[in-house]
Amino acid sequence: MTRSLQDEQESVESEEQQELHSPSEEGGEEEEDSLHHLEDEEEDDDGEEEEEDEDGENKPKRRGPKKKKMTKARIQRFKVRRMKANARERNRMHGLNDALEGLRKIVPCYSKTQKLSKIETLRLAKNYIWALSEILRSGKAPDLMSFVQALCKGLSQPTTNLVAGCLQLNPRTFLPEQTPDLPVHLPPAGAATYPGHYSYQSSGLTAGLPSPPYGTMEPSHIFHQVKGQPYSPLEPFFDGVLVSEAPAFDPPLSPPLSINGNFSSFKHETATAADYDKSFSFSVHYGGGGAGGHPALYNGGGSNPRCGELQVDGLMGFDGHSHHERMMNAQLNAIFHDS
DNA sequence: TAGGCCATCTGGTCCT
DNA sequence: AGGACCAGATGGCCTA
Repeated sequence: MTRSLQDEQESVESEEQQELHSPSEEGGEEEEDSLHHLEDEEEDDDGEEEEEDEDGENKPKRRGPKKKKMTKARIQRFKVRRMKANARERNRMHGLNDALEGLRKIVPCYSKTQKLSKIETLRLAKNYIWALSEILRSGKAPDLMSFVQALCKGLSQPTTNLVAGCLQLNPRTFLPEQTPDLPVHLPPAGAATYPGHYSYQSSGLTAGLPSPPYGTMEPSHIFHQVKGQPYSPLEPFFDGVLVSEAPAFDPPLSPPLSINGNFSSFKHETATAADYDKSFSFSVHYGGGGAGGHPALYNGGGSNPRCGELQVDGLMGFDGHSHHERMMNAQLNAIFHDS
């Protein structure tokens, strides 16, 4: 697909007067167009005519300062320079995408099959960072509901569903008090204001992004495209309150995420035994039957690991842990287990 | 078919 | 001069 720079340069040398193969399948025609344009100029230069040749009748007359004469050598240099620049730009974007892919793996809800878009990855990462910072800052573990709400702030409805599914939460549970204008209740009293709060919520839009679904927690957004699904172990907690009003559920958007979100995807898709050993684990325990069907707040010593405990192991990244990351993980682990 | 997402090309700007 | 970065344009692919 992508030809190397060397190939491109070779082609320039060998195909001087021929149509150049495009460095990529997609941009090929454009490049050829520009090269043809150059060749037109070349004809002008080489030929007796100035700018007004036959083609000049059809093409709008070029304005502005007259361009330098394009000698063959100059054209060649331009071609080579342009192709080198294109190759660099491709590499640069690939690097950017690689970094983004790395971010996808760190952020909750990683799935190879259901990739978050770039913009959603960035938003989720931002929310994730903020939520973790808030945990570290306050030294308290939020209830999972708030945590997920914070994660989903400003995300599109499909991503919200995905995140909720990843964390074994029924998105319906965001519904009760959550309106587009209400802040998440992750921060305890006196906590720092969620940085994305203002830009995301009041308008229902993410700043600078025109698409309506962004930035809202509207039930219609959350519940859109969710149909009948035996969901999570938590589901029973919410059924009594919300089922009558909410549409049924779709399965999680990304199949590998059905158990423990990206943690399961880690286990199923990317984990080696060593990786798994390295993976960090902390648990959020749900006490069953919170008041009014609301999930109980996290309590450090969930008594029934089967029905009440929600494993969130792997909320941190699961591969390539640096020492620092593991230290952070340990801290978080302590927070989630001690608070 | 429209809209979202993406990869790529391209020209401009800034910096070394 | 050349590289990095950026934003606009373009076209392909996919999905609702």
